[in-house]
Amino acid sequence: MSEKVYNPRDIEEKWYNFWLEKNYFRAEPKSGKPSYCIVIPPPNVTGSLHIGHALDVTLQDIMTRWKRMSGFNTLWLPGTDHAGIATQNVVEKELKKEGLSRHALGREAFVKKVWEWKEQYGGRIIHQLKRLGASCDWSRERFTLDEGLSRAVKEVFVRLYNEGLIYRGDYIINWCPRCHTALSDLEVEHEEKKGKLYYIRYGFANGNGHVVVATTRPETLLGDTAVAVNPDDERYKNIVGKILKLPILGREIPVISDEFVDASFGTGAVKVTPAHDPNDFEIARRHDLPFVKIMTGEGTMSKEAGPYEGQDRFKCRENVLRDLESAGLLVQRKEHTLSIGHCYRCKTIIEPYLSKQWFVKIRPLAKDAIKAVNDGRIKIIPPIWDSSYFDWMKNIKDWCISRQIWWGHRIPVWYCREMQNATCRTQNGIIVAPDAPDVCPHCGAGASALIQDEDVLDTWFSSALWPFSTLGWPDDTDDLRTFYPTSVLITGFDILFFWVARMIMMGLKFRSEEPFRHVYIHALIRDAEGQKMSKSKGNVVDPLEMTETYGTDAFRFTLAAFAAQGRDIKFSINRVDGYRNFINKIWNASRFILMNVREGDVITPVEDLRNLSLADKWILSRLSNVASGVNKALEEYRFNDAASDLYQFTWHEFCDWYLEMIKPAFYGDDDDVRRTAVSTVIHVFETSLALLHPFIPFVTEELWQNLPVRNRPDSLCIRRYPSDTDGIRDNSVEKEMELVMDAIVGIRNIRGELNLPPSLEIRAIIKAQEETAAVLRENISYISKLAKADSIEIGYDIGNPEDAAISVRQAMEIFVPLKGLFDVEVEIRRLSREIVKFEESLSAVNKKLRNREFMEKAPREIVEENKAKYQEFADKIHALQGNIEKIKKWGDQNGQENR
RNA sequence: GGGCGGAUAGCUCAGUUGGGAGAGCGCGGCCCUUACAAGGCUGAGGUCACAGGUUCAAGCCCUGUUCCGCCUACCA
Repeated sequence: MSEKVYNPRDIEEKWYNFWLEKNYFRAEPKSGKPSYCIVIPPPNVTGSLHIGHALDVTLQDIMTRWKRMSGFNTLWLPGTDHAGIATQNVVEKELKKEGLSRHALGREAFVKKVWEWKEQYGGRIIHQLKRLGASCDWSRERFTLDEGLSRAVKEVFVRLYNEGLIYRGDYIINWCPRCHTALSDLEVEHEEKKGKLYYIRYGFANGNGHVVVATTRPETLLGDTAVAVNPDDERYKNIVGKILKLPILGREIPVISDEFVDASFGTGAVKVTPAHDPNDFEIARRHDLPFVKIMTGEGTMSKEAGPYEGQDRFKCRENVLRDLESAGLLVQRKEHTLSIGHCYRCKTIIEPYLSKQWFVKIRPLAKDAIKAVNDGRIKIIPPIWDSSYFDWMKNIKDWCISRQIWWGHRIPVWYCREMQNATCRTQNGIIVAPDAPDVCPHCGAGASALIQDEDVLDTWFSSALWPFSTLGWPDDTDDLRTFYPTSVLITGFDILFFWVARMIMMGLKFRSEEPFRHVYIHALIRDAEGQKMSKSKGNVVDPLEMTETYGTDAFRFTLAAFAAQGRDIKFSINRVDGYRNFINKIWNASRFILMNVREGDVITPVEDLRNLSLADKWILSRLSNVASGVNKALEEYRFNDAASDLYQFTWHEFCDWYLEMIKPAFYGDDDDVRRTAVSTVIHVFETSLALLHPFIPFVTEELWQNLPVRNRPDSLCIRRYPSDTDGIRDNSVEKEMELVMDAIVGIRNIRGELNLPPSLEIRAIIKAQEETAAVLRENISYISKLAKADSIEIGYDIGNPEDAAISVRQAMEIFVPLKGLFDVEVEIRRLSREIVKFEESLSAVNKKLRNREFMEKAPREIVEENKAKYQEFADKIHALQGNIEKIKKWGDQNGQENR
């Protein structure tokens, strides 16, 4: 006999290997079956699995397993992302430990080193996905730097360039002085901080008077090339065109007027630093001002900063302030909140920085992407995210795609140093081609004159192609034809813009078809206090630790149960605890069933069974209902509803009621009855395991394999997914069963309330209308067994004893005679409380019925319903009061006091 | 500055076209009943944030307020 407690450890590994050996996760490139495809959001190759991945992967696996079982040709395509900056940072850190740097190593050797690192550690996250039970087609695993995907990247770059959608130019970009690279706008995280607004006096060159400007970044005055005021600002009208002397450096700069300036902010005069601020950059272009770069790529001050050269940018700020102060030019410091950009990889404060970069002209691409969602060709679920998506798409700005790092897709651009003719010169010597050219296509200069661009592409540029590059594009492959567009993309909202939006743009552009039909956006997982999980806060929940402690199935079920749409998830360990118990419950249900199957028992298909008991028919009906509910919930991505339906059904209906109800059949003498129960319970349990399998694959496979069922596939993961036809839905059976259950609960109620131990045999008298009474009489053995009542009387015209506790139910009144076994006073108090409750309900209903408008305007069935309720409550109150009178009388006669 | 979401039992949260408020955990009571004490049975506990409005009827629809959270932005 198996253990009393489920032990996941060996079982999980055993079945995962079994599934892999049998190739169940392998998709067919061509198939008569309908296709179902999910591409995984590729985790960073440097990363290790965090709880967000675990949720993501669990939901994808549920969908994939469900569709696979439902007869689809299913592909869940896994892979990893090369994560340019993050990975390079990791390897650089390693080098530092050895006292090396990437520059010391040189580009080629460094990149080789990263590949080595990737080969050695990059598999970790993939391994972790397997631990979670992910049913990915591992034969199709991809990496964004694979040869094929790199070809896709080059192809896309070249085509976009040729269409004029990629350009190169000098602009202000977000620069991370620590990672030493440009970043896109999205890669900057803004944080509100309390800072200061400094008011600084700029004197006129002629020595007469001054202008005060306000700034949050005083050190940038070293790069000022003008002061701007609003053209309509009366205060400053007469100084436009005059020359100021820059504090400290003494350079002369003009006062200009520009619409951009907000007269109501600060002093209404703004210093203009074209090389270090995006707005100032625009102003400078309008007014043809010079650009002075006062900083280096390391975030230290350049030669242009004069006496501050070589200082760190923040140190320089202090020094500039001190010098202004001592020169009497610092007029005021004012509290001011401002938002500061930080690098999303290393949290360093971003520097707006003028440099030459590559950009994607994005608006033409965004236009189609907006349309695709507008037209419903792509459905975002939950639709609450539509507005964010549209908002971002409509205000989108060009995408800076060049990165000054070494790990990534090298930009497929070469520069001709010779530029031997006019054509070459008008092209600025730029050659864009998928592969290194032998000669300059413009002027014919030799290969030695051609130098490849040093930069690599934004990692998200390659991820944007993921849904088709992984399927073989730019080649026209079977996979591409079979699985593109993919079915659904499942991911968190944090990469909606980074990734989802860009995949839509690229998919539409290069495949002329949306990359996926649905986008399911799940919530972010926070800790139990609602804080974002982060290593620095130390509040991370490690998914692998969860699987170790509770088993993968329990953990997965928890995640699914938490995955309600549209709200953040506060993760609490004790929920996992609860679902671990659930898994254990299923385990023990299986033990119970198997221990009651006898050698030689033939499992008969349900449809061939005669003489099904009420309990059998009921559980089959419930099974049918739950199967239908789960399918519907999954269809709509309501994972939590599916999970809670299954939980409720399995534990409370199947285990608590059904298994208890068939015990008499199991232990009784009638073998026909016993075998009918055995066949039914196995059918229902087998079907339940199938329903549960996408959520908790390991334990279900284990238990399923142990069931004595013939003529079935080799694995639960390829069994047909149950539908409502697996049971026999019968509403009248469910109604009858409800009556029986209500009778049992009523008697248990009395037991519980009066603290009567189970060992005490009791008698019950049930008063009900004949229709109900007939049902109860027919099923009296269930009531007797489950309520532990050795004798039960059922009827309408039966006298109820004076010494009885009462439970008033929907369709019956139950009396339990208790000569002297209860405290009259306690029972009267209990009944009085009940009466109060019913009286409240009664008066609420009564209020409606006495309202003429309600009677006239409410739908007829609602009115009837309320009339019936009124009667019901009134009857209940009457019965309860009647019983109070009776036990009072009994108490008086028997010397028990009541006050 | 703009936008979005949340406020329901002690805790974490469901509540799908507006008709008698639910679950899990926790808590109280009774039970080691031969599948399971990671269990069984049973119970207590809620002016659904606040103020208005629409409606015969509001947790649900509308308006405003307060408090949280998030996204986004060229306020120097």
